[in-house]
Amino acid sequence: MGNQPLDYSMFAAAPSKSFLGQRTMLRFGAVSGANTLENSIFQSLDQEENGDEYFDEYFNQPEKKRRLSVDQVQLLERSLEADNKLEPERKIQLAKELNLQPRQIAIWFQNRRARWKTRQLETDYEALHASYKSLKTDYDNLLKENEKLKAEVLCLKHDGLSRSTEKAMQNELFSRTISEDEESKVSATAFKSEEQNDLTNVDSLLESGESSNVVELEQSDLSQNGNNNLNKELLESDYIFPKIEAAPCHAPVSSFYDGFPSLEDHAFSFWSY
DNA sequence: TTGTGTTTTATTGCCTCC
DNA sequence: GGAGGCAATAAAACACAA
Repeated sequence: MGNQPLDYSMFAAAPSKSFLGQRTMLRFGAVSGANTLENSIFQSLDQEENGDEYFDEYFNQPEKKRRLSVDQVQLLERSLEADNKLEPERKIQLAKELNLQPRQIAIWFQNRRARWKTRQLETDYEALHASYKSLKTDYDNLLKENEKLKAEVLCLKHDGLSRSTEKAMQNELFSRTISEDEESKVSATAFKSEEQNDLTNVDSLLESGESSNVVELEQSDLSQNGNNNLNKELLESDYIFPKIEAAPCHAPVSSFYDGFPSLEDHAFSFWSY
């Protein structure tokens, strides 16, 4: 943990309605890593302040886990917010103030830090998930837009070729007529030259008498033209919009929902320390 | 009242630091 | 090696629906 006091207010304890007492089942002798200094101080304090009756009461009463009182928790909360690191002196002080064992103070701090960490993880996860959902929505919209534009391009391409075919057919009909009419021949040539920009390929085919090749021209226009091929490749490739996969991370598919890993699945990879 | 899920308190074992 | 922190876990206390 850093030196900065952490914001523990986000999960301030909901005080329990009923408080059963101030003593807990903490076992003096069997405490793991029992601090002899702490216990000796506390026990001497305890004997001095409460007398032998109370001291005996501790050991005679059945071991029962007791929740801390609202006031005790509030004081501990305040202390934690001020500084999440618990120095031995402060621990002794708090223990004396709250009529608890120093060990209990330490345990409370430890548990509270663990809870804070868990909830922080949940908060971070929620934020990350929200961000992911927003990005995915944007991406999906862009994908749809891209599909729409692709369809539009194909449509326009098709319309353009249809118009060319129509004109070519008109020309064919026209040239058949003028072959019978010498006078009209001049006009036909003029008409052709007018349309030459659009129909260069079609005209050359018609003039050479290969009108049936118009359809083939359409196809070759699509499949053989270098620029068209390039555009087609670009549109059909993932170059512009790489395809998104359902699972962005390497984790079992079953453990995912809406393409985002669950908190449980990735808790360890999020918190590696 | 009781079964069940959640929260809180406490223990254990391991690790790091001095 | 002792002290303290943390993760995992147990177990009591508590909340709440049926």
